[in-house]
Amino acid sequence: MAVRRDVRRSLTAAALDLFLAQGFDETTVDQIAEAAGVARRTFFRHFRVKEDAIFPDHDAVLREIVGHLEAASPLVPPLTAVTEAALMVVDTYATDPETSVKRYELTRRVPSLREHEIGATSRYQRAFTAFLNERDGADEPRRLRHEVISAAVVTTHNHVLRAWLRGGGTGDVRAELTEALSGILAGLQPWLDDRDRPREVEDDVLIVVTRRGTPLWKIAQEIEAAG
Amino acid sequence: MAVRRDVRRSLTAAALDLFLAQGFDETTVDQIAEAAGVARRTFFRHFRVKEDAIFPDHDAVLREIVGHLEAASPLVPPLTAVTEAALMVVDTYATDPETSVKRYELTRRVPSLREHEIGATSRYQRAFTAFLNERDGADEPRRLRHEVISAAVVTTHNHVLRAWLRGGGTGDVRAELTEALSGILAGLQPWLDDRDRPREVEDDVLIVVTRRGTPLWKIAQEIEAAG
DNA sequence: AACTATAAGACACTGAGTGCCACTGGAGAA
DNA sequence: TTCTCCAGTGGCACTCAGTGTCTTATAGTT
Repeated sequence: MAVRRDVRRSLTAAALDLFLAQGFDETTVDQIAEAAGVARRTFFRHFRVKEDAIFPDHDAVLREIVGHLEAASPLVPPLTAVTEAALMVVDTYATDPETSVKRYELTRRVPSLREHEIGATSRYQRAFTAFLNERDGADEPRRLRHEVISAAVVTTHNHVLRAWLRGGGTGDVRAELTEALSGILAGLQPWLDDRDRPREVEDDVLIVVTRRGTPLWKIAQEIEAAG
Repeated sequence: MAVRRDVRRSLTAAALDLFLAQGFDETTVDQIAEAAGVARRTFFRHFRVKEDAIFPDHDAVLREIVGHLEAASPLVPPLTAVTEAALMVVDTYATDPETSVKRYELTRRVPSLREHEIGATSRYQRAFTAFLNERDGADEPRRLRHEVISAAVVTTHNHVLRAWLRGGGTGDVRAELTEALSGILAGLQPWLDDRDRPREVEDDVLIVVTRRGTPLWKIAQEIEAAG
């Protein structure tokens, strides 16, 4: 198990260095495998395609995120859960800033790698949309809005992440993303809910009027807003 | 010139039929070329990669769209120009519904084709963002918002397009997209502008107070709203 | 120590994509 | 008409990504 990780890591390191030194297209999988001291076939046991070599294990992260979303309490507002999921993604990059910065340099230059990363982020986006459809209703005006919200979250994630990477990977991305997302989602939440201003509240008595079947998190949110 | 188009079209037709009949991975470029009556080498003179065979010429469409955006009058609100650009994209699909529906069937099933299409749409998105940054200012709070707006437009485009394709390509996509976009952008425009309600106007006298350097389209919009 | 599962090596094979050179048919100039 | 030019094409040959399959090594288990 420990060995497995080591092989994978050394393959990633070798690929990163070689790609940066001599270019992506100019580097063969043979060279990467040789530099890592393994057989060529072993490379393809760890990575489906050549591009995968320098990326974090997006499949694993995606599974983790789907798990987190599905495990989220119905009392948690869906947008909060999605925000947390986005933070989980950015954490993947933040744990190894140096590698992330190198990778960013490459994805900027190599179209093939850029496409690959876009594909990965679009899978996160789909997961967010599926979650929102499940928790917030899948009727037609909403499906589109959920897609837009998911796209906004992923876009914001990418924007903040790229700025951080351009800055050399210093500073607290997590905090920056938290702030950016709260700004974006605060602007978008009312639009999502079709109510432009929160209901006014009087005195100390709180009367909740709602329909049967209204999601619990929505009622919870309403009550919190009233307090 | 006419011959060139014919070869390209017959390659596309052959690829579409073969992919649908026996699968993308199971079809070789040799088979496509043979079915179209040309040499294998000729295929790669028309398409960079195998995936390109069934897609419209996104490079050409992208050039057209960038041209349209850059040629747009500064008096036109940027979001209107972007809406028009999105309509141009959807027109590409609407001109040949049958082919579009077949292609959609394939992109749903073949991951490789899906990735390819996502890459194409992301290029449109980038073009929109670049245009908004140029016309509406590229200061930091805005850059992010422009990215989010572009993502929203592309997402809406894809949503409406896919619904249309699932319905067999019947009906007026253009009209549907126009409506959906106006709905989405109407909700997002105030958020983009940081003003939540239009200024109130009195009587017949219109006094415009603005800063030097305010984009003309913004002033025009304000005046129109006041009329 | 024997057993088993899992990772890794070895090797052959298919097929995508590229470079290069030769060919052809049609448009335009002499 | 004849010559010239050239964009589009055909035909190889070649590299290399990715896969199937069988064999070997190693680590953990009993």
